[in-house]
Amino acid sequence: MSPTRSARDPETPLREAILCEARRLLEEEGYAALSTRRIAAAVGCTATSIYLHFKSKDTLIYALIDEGFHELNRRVLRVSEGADDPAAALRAVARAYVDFGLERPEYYEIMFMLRAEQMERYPVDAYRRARRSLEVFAELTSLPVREAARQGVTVWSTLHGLVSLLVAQRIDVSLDREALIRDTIEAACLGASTPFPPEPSSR
Amino acid sequence: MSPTRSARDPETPLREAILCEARRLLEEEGYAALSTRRIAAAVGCTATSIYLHFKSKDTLIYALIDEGFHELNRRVLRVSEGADDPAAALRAVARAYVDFGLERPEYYEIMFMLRAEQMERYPVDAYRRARRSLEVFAELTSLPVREAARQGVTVWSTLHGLVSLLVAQRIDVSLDREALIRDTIEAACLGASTPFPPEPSSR
DNA sequence: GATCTACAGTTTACGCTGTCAACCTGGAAT
DNA sequence: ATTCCAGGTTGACAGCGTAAACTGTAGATC
Repeated sequence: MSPTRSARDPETPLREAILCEARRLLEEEGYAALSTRRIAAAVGCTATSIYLHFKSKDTLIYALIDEGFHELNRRVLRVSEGADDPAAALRAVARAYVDFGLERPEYYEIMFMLRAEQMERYPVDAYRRARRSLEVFAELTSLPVREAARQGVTVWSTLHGLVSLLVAQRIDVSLDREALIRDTIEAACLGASTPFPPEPSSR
Repeated sequence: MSPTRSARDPETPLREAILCEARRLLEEEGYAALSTRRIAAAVGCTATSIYLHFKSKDTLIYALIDEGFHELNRRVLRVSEGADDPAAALRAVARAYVDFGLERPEYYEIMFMLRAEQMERYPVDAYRRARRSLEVFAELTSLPVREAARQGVTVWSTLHGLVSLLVAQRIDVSLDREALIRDTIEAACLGASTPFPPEPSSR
């Protein structure tokens, strides 16, 4: 039986080759090196051919972002399942998040560090779905649902701050990197376990 | 007496006009809109004339980054001096930092969110000098010097995580923004006041 | 006063970018 | 046999940073 591929089948060979080369370029030479012409030259087609398979360059990057989230989700869910108690799980998840960012800085950059102008057309719900693993930060706090969402974001943003400053090389290299990571993870987890941050009485 | 201006005098009128227009473009249309040709068109010179006053486009941006740090330093040092005790000062400084980022997102972006490839030629010590206000995070922790530096960075990175995610519009808008800011500042300050994070005994 | 020099600006050009419109081409469906 | 069309190509456009060569002008020197 012939493979009844529709025209929109995302598994078209050229499409796959383009994605593959884009991935290689991102990983080996960074986001700045990702140009349609470079990709085209490497896969042996013209730059405009890319637009037969991706609506725009941004759309192509979104595909890479999705791949990044797949890996992040995989890592995070794995360690969160293997942990004994919620506190240990939160610590492990935090570590997995940081490790992902440091081991895959180029993915981390396009996933979390690009300004929104360029992201605008990324379908919001798709992004929410992609970021699924970020929700475990909320789930692992010991708080009622409403506060948990906020607390989860607080934990996430703490870790993101560390990772993005490291990735962007803004942190003094003379500092003990591993200790810094440990401290920050501790700080993030500490915040998540203090049930009710004192609300400012009135103001 | 004629103003004995050397050729390298940074106060040359065109140079000032270029900087002024660059500032306007950054503030009103964002970093992406900053192009030598647009600046040149607005000030009535050619794009290449900019290179008579700035070594490169990056150098021009560094000048804007310096301006951003001037304002951040001003804000931070002001509130840190007006506070009663170190704990209150830390809280106030944290708030000032966050407010700066949210009120001046375009400056915040070029100061802290640009990847390092483009920053490489920014003289390291100049950057360190510019970031002077970040050191108050370390000074306001109740720790011996060695740990203080690390703890200061931890506080900073926590705040930076929040600000950069807000600036990049990565945070669910349904969350109570003000509460999130409060939570994160609390978490950052809490971390700074717990003297000795338990070192992992051995490993 | 004529000449040299230094500087501030321009013109032109190069190679790069994302993307669009028009064209071509081989194979399947009618 | 003819038509249709998905999937490619060519060529172009407007924009980018920036290097090289040129021009005009003000000041100092002979």
